[in-house]
Amino acid sequence: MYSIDDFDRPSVAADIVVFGIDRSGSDSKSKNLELKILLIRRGEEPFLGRLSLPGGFLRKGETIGQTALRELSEEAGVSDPKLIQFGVYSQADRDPRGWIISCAFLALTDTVTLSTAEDSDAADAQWLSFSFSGDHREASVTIGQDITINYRDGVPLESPLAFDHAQIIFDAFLRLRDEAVYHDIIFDLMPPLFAISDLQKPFEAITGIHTTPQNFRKKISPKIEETDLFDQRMAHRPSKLYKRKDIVS
Amino acid sequence: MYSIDDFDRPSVAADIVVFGIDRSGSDSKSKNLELKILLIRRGEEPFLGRLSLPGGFLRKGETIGQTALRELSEEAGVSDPKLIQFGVYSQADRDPRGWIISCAFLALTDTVTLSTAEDSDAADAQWLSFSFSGDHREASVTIGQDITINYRDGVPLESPLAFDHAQIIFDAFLRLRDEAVYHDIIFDLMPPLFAISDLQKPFEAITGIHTTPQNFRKKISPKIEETDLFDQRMAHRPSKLYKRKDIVS
DNA sequence: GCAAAAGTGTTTGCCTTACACCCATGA
DNA sequence: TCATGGGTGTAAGGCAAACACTTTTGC
Repeated sequence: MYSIDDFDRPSVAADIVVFGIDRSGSDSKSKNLELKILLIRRGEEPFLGRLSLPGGFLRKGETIGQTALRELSEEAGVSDPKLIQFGVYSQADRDPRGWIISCAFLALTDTVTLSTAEDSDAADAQWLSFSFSGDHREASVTIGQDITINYRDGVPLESPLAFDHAQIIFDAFLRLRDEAVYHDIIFDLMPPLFAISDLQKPFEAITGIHTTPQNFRKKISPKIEETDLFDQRMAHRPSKLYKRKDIVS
Repeated sequence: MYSIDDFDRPSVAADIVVFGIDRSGSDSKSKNLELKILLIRRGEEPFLGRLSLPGGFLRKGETIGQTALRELSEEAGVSDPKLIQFGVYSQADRDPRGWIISCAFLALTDTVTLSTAEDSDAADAQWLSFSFSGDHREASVTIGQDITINYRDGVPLESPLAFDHAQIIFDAFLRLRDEAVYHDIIFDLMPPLFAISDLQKPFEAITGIHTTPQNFRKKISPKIEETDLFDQRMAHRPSKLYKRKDIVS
């Protein structure tokens, strides 16, 4: 019969790849609508000073999903994200501190504002622009102003980030793209009310699928409902605000 | 600084939901082409005598994927399956033996024959017919002759299987269906050479998408290459054997 | 008025669906 | 010869891409 002590046990962590859309404007007349990723500058060894994914250790009594939510709240002030578990990273040598396996999550949030700077835990968290190009064979990811990571067959050729996080981020983006193409996950990056045009730029950045605004409108129309509210203060005709349609049947 | 002993550590297991296609014939003139799932009759407590998923514990030095492959080989003689990690189950009370979390895998194999009965570890493994009906709101799964599990909003209403395996199987099938609809994973359930008609029945059983043989042929033609071999000994015109096309670009 | 983006409608072309028809084998 | 499934071709219909055109705001 199995005894709990028959096997060595690893530490188990959750690492979270958080994406959001920067909806702030460079001025009051425009919006950035850039895809952003949340990273944290490490304040301790190993990988002191490197950028890393938010994450932390599973505690007794919580599920690994609760670990992810707790760490996101503590480290970055992110609340109520959509969470998708997409991988487990368990290479024996992935963490120099010892035997630590990681459950990786994709998290989507509609707010990219960081909580107040006084929140010490979140002090080193930052939203950085994210872009992906290439295909599975040969791809590259650009993060913020300075970081570019090249991938060959899905494996990073260099790792400016901590641990195996360059790998995790790649896998996360492929999953995000899949979910955006096939499962309308784009809505989980949006606030409850949004303009149609605010959907399109993020959708294109994620999926690489480009179309005209008119045809994009037709494609998503069945999935949204209009409201009687408007997005004002733009230098052109105001756009109606829409919300996601509850039942797609 | 983190120390390996700062946190309690769970035992980590892999559980694998193995699907295969029964390609044996009731006689030499027909094929069953049924979707099957591999389950194991438990020989010990807890859940003695219940059916359960194959699986086992992560050992130091191996990845969780290697755990899955090793257990499949040991417990069921399944080799070289396609493996997809799709979930982590970590509810504190999911295993009466203690704190054990499970990484769940979907595994697809092209052979549903069990290894020799002398292989003692595999003695209680069995391939059972599997069928799914309903939608995400209200679904049911039938396994073998006797077992039916009903689900409401993706949660099992009753659990004739061990542990939370009824839940894991549900989630696995949804992932399988997704992969079949969007990513041609049907080919991972096939031997290297196959007839087109052998693809269709399994595809329909998994996806619920029905079409005529002629149109099915057209849909998958771009993804396969014909060979100069034939599937003989049927009571009708022999079918060409095809293989999967390497590059889809 | 002009620029710019919101929003509507129409035309075109492609791709899927339905189905008629022929082929090759075993019995 | 018949039954059965393998395999080819075509016509019809529906959906999506392209784009012309109108609307509504700020400047």
